[in-house]
Amino acid sequence: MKKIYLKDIAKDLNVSKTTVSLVLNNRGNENKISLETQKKVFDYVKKHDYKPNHFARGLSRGKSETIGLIIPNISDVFYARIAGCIEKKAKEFGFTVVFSSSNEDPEIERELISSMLNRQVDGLILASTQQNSLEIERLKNAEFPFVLIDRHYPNIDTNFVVVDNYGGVKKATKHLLKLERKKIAFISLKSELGAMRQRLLGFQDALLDFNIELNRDHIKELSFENYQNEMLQAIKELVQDPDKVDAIVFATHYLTSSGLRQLRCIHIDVPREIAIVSFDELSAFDLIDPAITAIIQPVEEIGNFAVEILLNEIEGRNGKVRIEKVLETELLIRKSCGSQ
Amino acid sequence: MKKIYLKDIAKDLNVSKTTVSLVLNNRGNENKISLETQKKVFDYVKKHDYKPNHFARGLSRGKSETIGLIIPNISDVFYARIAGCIEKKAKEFGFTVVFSSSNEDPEIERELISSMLNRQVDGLILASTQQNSLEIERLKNAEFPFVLIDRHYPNIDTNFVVVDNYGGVKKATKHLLKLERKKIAFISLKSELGAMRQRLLGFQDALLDFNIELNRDHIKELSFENYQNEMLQAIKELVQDPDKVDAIVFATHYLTSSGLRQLRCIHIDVPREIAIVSFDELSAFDLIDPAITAIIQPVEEIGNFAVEILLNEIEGRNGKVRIEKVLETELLIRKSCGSQ
DNA sequence: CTGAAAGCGCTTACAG
DNA sequence: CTGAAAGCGCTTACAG
Repeated sequence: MKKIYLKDIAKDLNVSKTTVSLVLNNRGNENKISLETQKKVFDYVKKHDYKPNHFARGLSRGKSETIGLIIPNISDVFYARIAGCIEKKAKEFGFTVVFSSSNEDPEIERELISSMLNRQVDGLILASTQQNSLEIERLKNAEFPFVLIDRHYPNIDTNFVVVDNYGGVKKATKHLLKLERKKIAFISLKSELGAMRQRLLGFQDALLDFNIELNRDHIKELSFENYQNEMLQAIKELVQDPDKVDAIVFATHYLTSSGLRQLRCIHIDVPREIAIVSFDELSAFDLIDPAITAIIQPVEEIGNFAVEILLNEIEGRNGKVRIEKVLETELLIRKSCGSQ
Repeated sequence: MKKIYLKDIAKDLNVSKTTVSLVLNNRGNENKISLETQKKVFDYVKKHDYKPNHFARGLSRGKSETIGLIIPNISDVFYARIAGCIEKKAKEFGFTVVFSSSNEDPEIERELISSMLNRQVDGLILASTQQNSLEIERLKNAEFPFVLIDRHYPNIDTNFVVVDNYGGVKKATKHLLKLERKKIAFISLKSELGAMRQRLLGFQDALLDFNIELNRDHIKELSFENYQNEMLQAIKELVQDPDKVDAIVFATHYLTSSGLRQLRCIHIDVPREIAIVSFDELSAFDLIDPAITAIIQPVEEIGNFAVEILLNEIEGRNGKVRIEKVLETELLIRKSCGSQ
């Protein structure tokens, strides 16, 4: 496994490094290098499994065929699936992806952006904490290629691929309303994330559309760090409320799981006493009794669009146009809302 | 966001690039650079948010503070969780991780290894397809730091962190046997993966220990690509078998989900008619009715050990010693096996 | 304590 | 068609 370098190839083949390099970068024809020489080079490279040193290449070209992916947390199934799609799609175009998790921490996110730039990634895909406007503005001003996914900055004009959170929850809430559930609660996270705001809005507007007055006590916002513990309290309050709720919309898949656990604990019959809907899916939701009605996000589309837009941007094919995608969710109706 | 380089700092501070570089690499004291100068440099760097060009640094040092992670599939929760742990642990030590998925394809895996080496990763963590002995031998002979996780090569002496697959399934099977289930089936993948072989062995030996004769028809090995469709057939056969089974051990979490779906389809009562155990956990397994008894893998430990061992190896702290970790699984008993 | 200079392994104008 | 040479932005012996 002796390392082999460009100069070795050149020497062995009696040509210059330039020639070898040109050939390997598929600029042989353009430089009128004889097909014979080209073949020699390619054969040699294949035989000895030569790969140019990535650092040297990157250093001299200022490019890396790498895209950076920054997400809140790779362990979360949702982001893991997106990462998988992005990786797959990127690979199709010969790009590698390096990922890092920000843990929803804006400080870490800033670090990561800077470190990725530093690693000379050609572009960035970012599921941002939404608390780094300055950085985003900078990237934009520097005309650095990037696309936001899952969360965007409404006040900054950028490429993004998000989901219609508002519409998704609205649709789901209306589904409940049509099933005669009138006292619907909404359990979400204490968070300024646009997605969370939008989901709440969707919830509220659905009620409005049905002329149902919003009961503030029926909106529970738990802390991200401690939602497991706060869930019990929240559920209890909802159940004991004089204006007893008959349905709950959960704003994320893990809130759904957690909430359902608590409902079970206190022996609430789902969906008879309380119907539930989950924003986002978990792979065993269909196996739970009752199977969970869920708002499904188009994970693959998010990943694929993000890569496509980014690569176009990198190659300058988007021009000055920003690409904004708002993808529709799908309401997958199962059993957890009961029926009429 | 104008780019700033070492030479800019040197010029602005009226020192040489050497000095700046030395200071930034924390070799200031060792080189007796005045604290004053050091402070100047650090302040400047902080203020201008300078980061050395990663490629240049890597090229001249031949190191990258990066570890490569190759796994079958980042979208699989199990590997996503491991990736999360590895990332977190690596970060503690100032290492970045770049990951890629092999899709269980040895060819792709080979590509990835080679491309990672090329990217000058300082070490590799590998959940291998187990079909690349040659590559592994090479890495070993080249004394390149790496550790295998989840799957290892029994015939090659390497660092590894795996789980006691044999023991895990044996324990689970015995649990069923003690609950008087005598006709136990095993549904696994058609695969040469050591982990799968070990799980099967564990199953067989548990039966042996209870003097129960193995019924070959009760072992179903589905193809990885098409298990969803083959599952229905397999389940039907098991149910219709004259020697009707009363329990099933599933070799992976997705087989469990898939199998349970089919059992439901044909209205089998779990656990009354058929008890089930899952190798590996899914986050909603406790919410399913009956909650699924599962063999739990110590995900965090796998990730943490892998990083620790690798970093020690990178810094040459392991000496010539191979570190082999076989971690115990835990049988999490829930409802899906019924009770006496 | 500090600086000039070589070197890491590529790519790429430029000259022939 | 091909080669010598500069340059990418660092690190690091070496000399002072």
